[in-house]
Amino acid sequence: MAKQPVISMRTDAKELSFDRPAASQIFGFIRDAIIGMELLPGQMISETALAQQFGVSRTPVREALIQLSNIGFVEVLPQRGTYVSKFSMDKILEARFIREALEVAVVGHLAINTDEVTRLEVVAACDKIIADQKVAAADDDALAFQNLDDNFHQTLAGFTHYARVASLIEAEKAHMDRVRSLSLHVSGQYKRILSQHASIIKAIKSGSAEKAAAAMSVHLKDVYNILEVIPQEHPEYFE
Amino acid sequence: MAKQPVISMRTDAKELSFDRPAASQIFGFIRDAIIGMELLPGQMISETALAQQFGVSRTPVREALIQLSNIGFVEVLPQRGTYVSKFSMDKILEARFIREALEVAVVGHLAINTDEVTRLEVVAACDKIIADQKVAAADDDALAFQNLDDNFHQTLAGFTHYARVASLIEAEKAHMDRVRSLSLHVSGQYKRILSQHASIIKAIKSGSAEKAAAAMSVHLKDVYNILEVIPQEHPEYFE
DNA sequence: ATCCTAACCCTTGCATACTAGTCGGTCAAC
DNA sequence: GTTGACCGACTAGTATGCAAGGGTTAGGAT
Repeated sequence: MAKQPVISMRTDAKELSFDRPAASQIFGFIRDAIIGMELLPGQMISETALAQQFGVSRTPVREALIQLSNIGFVEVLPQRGTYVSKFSMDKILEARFIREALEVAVVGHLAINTDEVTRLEVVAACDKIIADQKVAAADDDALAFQNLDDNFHQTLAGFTHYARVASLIEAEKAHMDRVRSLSLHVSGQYKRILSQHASIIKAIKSGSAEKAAAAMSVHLKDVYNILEVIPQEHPEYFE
Repeated sequence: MAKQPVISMRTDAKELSFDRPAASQIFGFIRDAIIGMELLPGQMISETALAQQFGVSRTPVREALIQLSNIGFVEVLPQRGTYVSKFSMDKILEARFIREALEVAVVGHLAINTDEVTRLEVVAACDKIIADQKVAAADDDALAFQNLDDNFHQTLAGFTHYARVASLIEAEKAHMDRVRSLSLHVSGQYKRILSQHASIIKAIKSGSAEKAAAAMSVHLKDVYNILEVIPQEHPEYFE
C-alpha cells in the first residue's frame, strides 16, 4: 500500500508518554539527536517519516520542527524540505558573544548584588561541583566532566533567579556542545578549565564584579578557542 | 448556523498577502496588537475568533500563538484558553538584565574590537539619529522620539553584524515598550536620554570599552527606573 | 436555601485530507 | 548530443473534523 518499503518503521521508535504534549516531547528527542550528532548537519528531516517513527500525525512533528528552527537547530525551506543546520564560524562566534555577555553579567551580578550569605551559598555549591570535576578529570571521564561543566554554569545562572537567562545560556551552550562533540581534545584541557572555574568562584567570593567578569571572559574565550580547528577537520558540516 | 452572533466578523479584519506564510503574518499582527495595548494583559485570545477575523483556519493562528508564547507575549493553557501575558516585576527586571548584558557587551565590542574606520561609521550613524531625536524632542513628538530610540539601539547592535543579538535586544525591548506605553511621562525625559546617548557614542569614539559599557549601563538602568511607578497605577495588568 | 451531580459548551491537542510549490527523471524535438 | 516540456513523487502550508478535558450552569435531592 505504501510506496515506501517502510523498512525502518521501528528503527528508533521512541515511546511518547501520555501526560505531556506530544509536540514538546518530540522537540526534545530531535534536539538531543541533533546535539548528539545522530542527525548530521545538512541532513534532511522528513516530517512524515518522523511522524511514522513516533506514531503520531504530522502536526505535532511540524510544531516541534518550528520550535527547533527558532533556536537555529534546523532550517525549514518552504516546499523544499527541513534540514539540520550546518555549522558556520559566524554563528559560533555569535553564540560565544551572546553567552559571554550573559555569563559575564551573571557573575558580575552575583559578586555585588547579593548579600554575603547568598554569595557563600554560591561558593559552596560551585566548590562542590569543582571537586566532582577533579574526580572526573582524574578518572578521565570526559562525559561526566562535561555534564559537571554544564552544571557549573547553570548553577551560577540559577542563583540569579532569572529563569530565562539560564535557559538562554543553556541554548547557546548547546550549539557549542554540538560542534565540540566532533572533537575529543577535551581531555587535555581539564587542568586549565578547572583552574579557570576556581578563579571565577574566587572572584565572586571576594565580591569583585570586575575580577569575576574578567575571569569568566577569559574562561569562555579559551573554551571556544578549542573549536577553531574543527572546520578544517570536518568541512562537510560547515557552510 | 454559527452559535456566535458573529458581531465583529469584520471589526479588525486584516488583509493577508499571499506571498508569505499566513502564520508568520498573523504572528506579526498579534504581536503589534499586544505591544500597542490593543490586546490587554490578561485578556483571552480565541483561536477560532482570530481565524475568522483573518479569514483562515485555526492552524496558522495556532502556530502564531505558539510563537508568541515562546517570546512570552501570551500564555496558552491546555483545554482552558490562551491569554495575553500580564506584566510582572520579575519579568521586567529579567528583561532589563538580559538587555543590559547584551547592550553593554555590544558597545564594549564596538569600542575595542573594530578598526577606526568602522568606529567612525558607528559614530556618524548614531550622531545622525541623535540629531533627529533632538528635533523630535523639540517638537515634543514622543512617538518619533521612541522610534528613533529603537533605531539608535538597533543601529549599535547592527554594527556587530550579529543578527541574533540585534533581534534578542529588540525582543527584550519590546517587553519594556509594552509596559511603557501605559505611561507617558516620557516627554519629561528627553534631555536625560539624549545626553546619555551622547555619552555612549563619545565613549565608543574614544575607544574605551569600560566607559562605553558604563555609559550604556547607566542609560538602561535609568530608562527602566521610569517603569517602577507603573504597577501602582495599573495593578490590573500586573500579577 | 444549599449542596451535589450531570449535561453542555468551550477550550486546546491531534489526525487526516487537500493544495500548491519544487525537484528529478523521461522523452520528444531540434 | 543538447535542450526543454512534461509528469510523477516528493515537500511544506493550510483546512477541517474529532477527541479529551476543564468551567459553568441548570436541575434535582436533601
